Amino acid sequence: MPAPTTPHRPRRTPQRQAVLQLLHRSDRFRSAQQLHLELRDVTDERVGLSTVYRVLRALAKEKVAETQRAEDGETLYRLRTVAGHRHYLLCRRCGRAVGFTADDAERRADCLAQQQGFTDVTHWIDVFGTCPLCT
Amino acid sequence: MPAPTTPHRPRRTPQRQAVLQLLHRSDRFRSAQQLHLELRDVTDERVGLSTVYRVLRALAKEKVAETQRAEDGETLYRLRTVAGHRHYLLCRRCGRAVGFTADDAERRADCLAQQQGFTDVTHWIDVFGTCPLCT
DNA sequence: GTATTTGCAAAGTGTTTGCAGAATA
DNA sequence: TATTCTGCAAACACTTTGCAAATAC
Repeated sequence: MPAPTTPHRPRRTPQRQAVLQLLHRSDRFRSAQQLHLELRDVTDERVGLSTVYRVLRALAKEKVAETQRAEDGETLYRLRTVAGHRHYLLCRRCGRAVGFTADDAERRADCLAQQQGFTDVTHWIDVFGTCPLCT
Repeated sequence: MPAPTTPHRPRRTPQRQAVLQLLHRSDRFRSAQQLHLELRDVTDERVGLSTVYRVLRALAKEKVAETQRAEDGETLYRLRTVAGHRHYLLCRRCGRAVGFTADDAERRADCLAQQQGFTDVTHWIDVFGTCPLCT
């Protein structure tokens, strides 16, 4: 068995703080690259791109941030607001997100999966559009 | 306005034929890279990877093949069986697909999108699992 | 004969990783 | 001081593209 890695409380580095601060500024879903660019405006010291990726990945693992796939597969991030699993209607241009639940679709999918004997089932229900402000 | 490119009937090249033949052998969703590898077994002459990509892209555009996103974002292909829009319960290991419809979820999503004033709405409903044969 | 298609190598994305030096606790 | 974190460059995986030679029609 793999040695149980000691869990581990993240350090308060200026870079991590900067990313958090930036995430706090908007509830839109943004990509790592986008956030990396925006960081130049917020912080004087520039934060490396790989650090942005690492911080975001960590935040998502800590459940501080939530992730969403963009239409092209890019991973988008924002601070987590509510607990539990949500789905979003996402503006493909600005990242504005409108949450919704799809309980019956999920139930149906899980039921189908169970009938078919599939295990470790996960589902992705994403809706993309262009929001009124971006049209 | 852009000059309307003359449409254009694909030529019957051995490479295209080989890809088609390989697609006919299974109704599982497979990636371009996977198909490229399998082609070595089916055909003596090897088909270039970029040709496989190009042929698959063309087949999808012609609606001869249908595509599906894998869990990791890779694009998967198979021959199209039924017309219309379908969703799949997909085995993440072997590409086996069980189709299902999600009309009410789609209706609900479209309704929400309309309420919110979103346009050009598209949705992705994918379910991934491990099928009994792959467990 | 002409336009399409192929193969290769190179370029392009988004993302991860190895490593040495910097910084936190 | 010991461990984590950062930045950079390089590596990665998937996909697309430029171009000259090959090929279908």
